[in-house]
Amino acid sequence: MSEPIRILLADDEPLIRSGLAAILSLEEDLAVVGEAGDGAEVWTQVRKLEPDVVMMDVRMPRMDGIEATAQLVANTGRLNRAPRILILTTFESDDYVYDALKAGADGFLLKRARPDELVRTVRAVAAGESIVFPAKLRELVADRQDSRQPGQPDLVATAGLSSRESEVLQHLAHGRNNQEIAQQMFLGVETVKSHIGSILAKLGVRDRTQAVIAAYESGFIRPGK
Amino acid sequence: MSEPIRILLADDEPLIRSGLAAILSLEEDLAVVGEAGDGAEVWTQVRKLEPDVVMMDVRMPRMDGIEATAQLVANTGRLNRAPRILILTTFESDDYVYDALKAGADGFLLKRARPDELVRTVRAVAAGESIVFPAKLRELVADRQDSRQPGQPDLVATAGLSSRESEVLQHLAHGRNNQEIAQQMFLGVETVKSHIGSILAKLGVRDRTQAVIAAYESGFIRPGK
DNA sequence: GGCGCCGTCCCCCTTTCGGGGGAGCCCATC
DNA sequence: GATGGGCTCCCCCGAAAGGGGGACGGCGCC
Repeated sequence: MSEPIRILLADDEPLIRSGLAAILSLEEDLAVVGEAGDGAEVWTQVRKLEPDVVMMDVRMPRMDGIEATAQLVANTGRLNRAPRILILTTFESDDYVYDALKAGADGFLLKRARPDELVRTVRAVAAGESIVFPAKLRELVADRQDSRQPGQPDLVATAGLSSRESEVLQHLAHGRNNQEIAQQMFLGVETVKSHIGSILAKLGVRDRTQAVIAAYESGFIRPGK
Repeated sequence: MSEPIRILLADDEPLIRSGLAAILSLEEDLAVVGEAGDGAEVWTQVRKLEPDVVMMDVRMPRMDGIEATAQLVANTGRLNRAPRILILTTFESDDYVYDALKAGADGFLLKRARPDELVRTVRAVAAGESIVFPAKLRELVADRQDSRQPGQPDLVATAGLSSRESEVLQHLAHGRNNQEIAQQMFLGVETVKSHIGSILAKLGVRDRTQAVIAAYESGFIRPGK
């Protein structure tokens, strides 16, 4: 392994920063090189540290994560390398996913995500993958309503959802219950429950309703289809 | 010309229905496939017949055209194709128009319109055009976010929801369970359940997840807030 | 070959939901 | 003053959901 991935953490809550740092530092290939307490500090820190990944909360005093993202994107020309931007959200209170993506974020992450998910996402973003939804993929996802081709791999990497899982999520977003999903997918109810369990875990949510909300908020599905 | 445009008529006055049916049936490319005598019948008929266009009066017994529209929009996910909704009205009363658009109607028609106008409008709506107001206005209409004032009457007429009910729906849309809603609204869990029961009935949906979907699809809430 | 992930299905268990009643209070409209 | 709706709460009950565990074949990767 050559160089570790350099990470800048921005969150107004020191406890959160510490927690994230603790989790991230357990990985050899990840290094937290700096922290910022609000959005306004982000740019100065980025210019100084030139991190690979900036991980920041949407809600921060003085300048929120969206503005800070826009500011970063606007100023990438002044940097040697443009950092990748990962937005942290709690999703219940702040659903700025759309705006964040529009501003130029490369991915977003629920604060409740499991450590392994967190780490995986950071690596993926650093590697250039747009985890959550690059504008293009988002449309693809919205468009491929009837992708019932069994052979088709279905690239959706929403939040690390497998293809089967995102299929189930589609059904959830249509308001179907486990039995209906099972019938339509030709599966046992137990299997559906199993998939849903994985979905809930990966999305970091508690129940199917929250999963559907997450699907809407992330752009996985959109009103009016 | 391949398939005719399938039309469902909803009006409490049989004479009006017959009149409309007579006019519409003169056209080869239009077919009246069913009728409903009030708003409550609309959804069941739509589910059964899956028409291309639903033409309904604003004023109907049991459930008016606005509510019926909202119910339809709320449930489009359960259909193969979402029907287009055309509202019939006697006057150009602004508030109806406003409410109907908010509920998700696609066009308007005055009952005193000439037959050719009538037919033209049906074709246009079926073709996906938003006759009366462009789709954009619909989004503008949906712009009533901050209804956090307890005293505020809250204009939301989404589906005939009372103010308390739409409050609860807001909570649902945030992924909260009954207990959490009860705590935050200072109510007993039973009361919350009672409200939710009413919400489900009025929206014509089965469970909270479908209610949340309805909220998104009707514009009651929107991604990114 | 082993490891890990995926996909399928099974068990048991508790909690949550939602439907069915009903009741009392307030306030409007008729 | 009756009727109706909204809001509050109560009961019981069955169904659905979700967490926990485990099992097994397949596939890809090292």
